[in-house]
Amino acid sequence: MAQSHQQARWIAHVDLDAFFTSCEQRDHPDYRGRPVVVGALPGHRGVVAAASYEVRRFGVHSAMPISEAYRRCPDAVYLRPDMEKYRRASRQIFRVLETMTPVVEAASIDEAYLDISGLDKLVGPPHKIGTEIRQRILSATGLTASVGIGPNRLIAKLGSESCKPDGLAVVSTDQVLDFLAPMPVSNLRGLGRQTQKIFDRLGIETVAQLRTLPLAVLEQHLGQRAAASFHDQAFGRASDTVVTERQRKSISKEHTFETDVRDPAILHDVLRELAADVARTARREGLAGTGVTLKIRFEGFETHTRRQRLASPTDDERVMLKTAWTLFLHGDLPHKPVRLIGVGISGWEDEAQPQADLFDQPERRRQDKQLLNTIDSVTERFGKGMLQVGLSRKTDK
DNA sequence: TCTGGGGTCCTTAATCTA
DNA sequence: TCTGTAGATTAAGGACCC
Repeated sequence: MAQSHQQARWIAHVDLDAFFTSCEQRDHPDYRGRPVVVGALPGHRGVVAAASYEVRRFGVHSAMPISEAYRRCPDAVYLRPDMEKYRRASRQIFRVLETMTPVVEAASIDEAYLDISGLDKLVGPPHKIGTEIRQRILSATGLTASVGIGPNRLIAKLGSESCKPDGLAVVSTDQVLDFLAPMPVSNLRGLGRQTQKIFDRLGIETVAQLRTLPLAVLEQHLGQRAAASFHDQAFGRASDTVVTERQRKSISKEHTFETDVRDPAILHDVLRELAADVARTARREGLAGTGVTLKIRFEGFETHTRRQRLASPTDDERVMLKTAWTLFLHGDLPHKPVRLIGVGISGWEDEAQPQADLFDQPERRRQDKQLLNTIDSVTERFGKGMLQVGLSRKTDK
């Protein structure tokens, strides 16, 4: 497809096809050729995490409420995600990619950017490199991937999207404008429901139409930053830098209840498990943060966050729990049934030292006692008769 | 229709600081 | 020293992505 492979940079975007459901179909031959949904189970709260190509024909797609998916395709196989399995497959895939070039950036569990500039001398022209990547992934994992190759990340990404599933697209610099022109603007990065409404009002459907709009007009409607981003994208201008090491900026865990919860003891128990989870991840990754965030969603999907800065960085679940619980009690939040609760940590400092031995055993007991007293005070928020379970909780996890 | 979980980045408003 | 202001920082919410 590409004639001129002499351009300065070639970026490849590798994207596995319907990754979660493909892993399941690979491991369960009886699921092959059948509609498969990975996500929440029908009858529970949740959404579709991944939809196989067979179930997409029924209009089922990721992020769709599971109740809606079930209405559209009751005969599909519904599975809970097996993240450990997907992570294993992902590690295999990245090992394969690193046999091609060391310049590999993980964009998600099933997506990567590769800087393949200069690889033509070793492997051949871009389409040869793309074919090689796809073959190596297939033989190592039994999974198919789509690969887009272009002069920058945007074109590579749109290329892989355009040839899914199981395809290869190469777009050279001189083909970029024609490649983009007929695309709906909704293909561009950073365009969600809200921005789509604005483009609808402006009567902008395709990238070619977007190009005719002066930047100043775009700025009026979208703000400077977003306007510049869409303007650049319309002309195919984007970053061509592949970053191999990316430091994560936060760790968080959250939980949505099957039915909304008023009982503070239940909320506190769940928060403790989430904090323990966050702390485990932080310790495993050697991170300690000074910002604890509580996330809470009430009935009606009303969502709030509250953040507290700590004097020193922590990776200790007890500090996280205590801080998050204090935010819950004193964060000026509505007194409504809770749909979701979550906790996160962020704000790493260079060479942050976790607090050591802050909670020796007597101190721990004092803290727990204090916590139970605090829970008592919650009765005022939620009314009496809600704390029967609260006071007999065990204090260790 | 009824909306998960784990992230990142941007905008806005309030607050701090020079 | 006081005051007004501009820029930096922070917190919260929102949009978006996979």
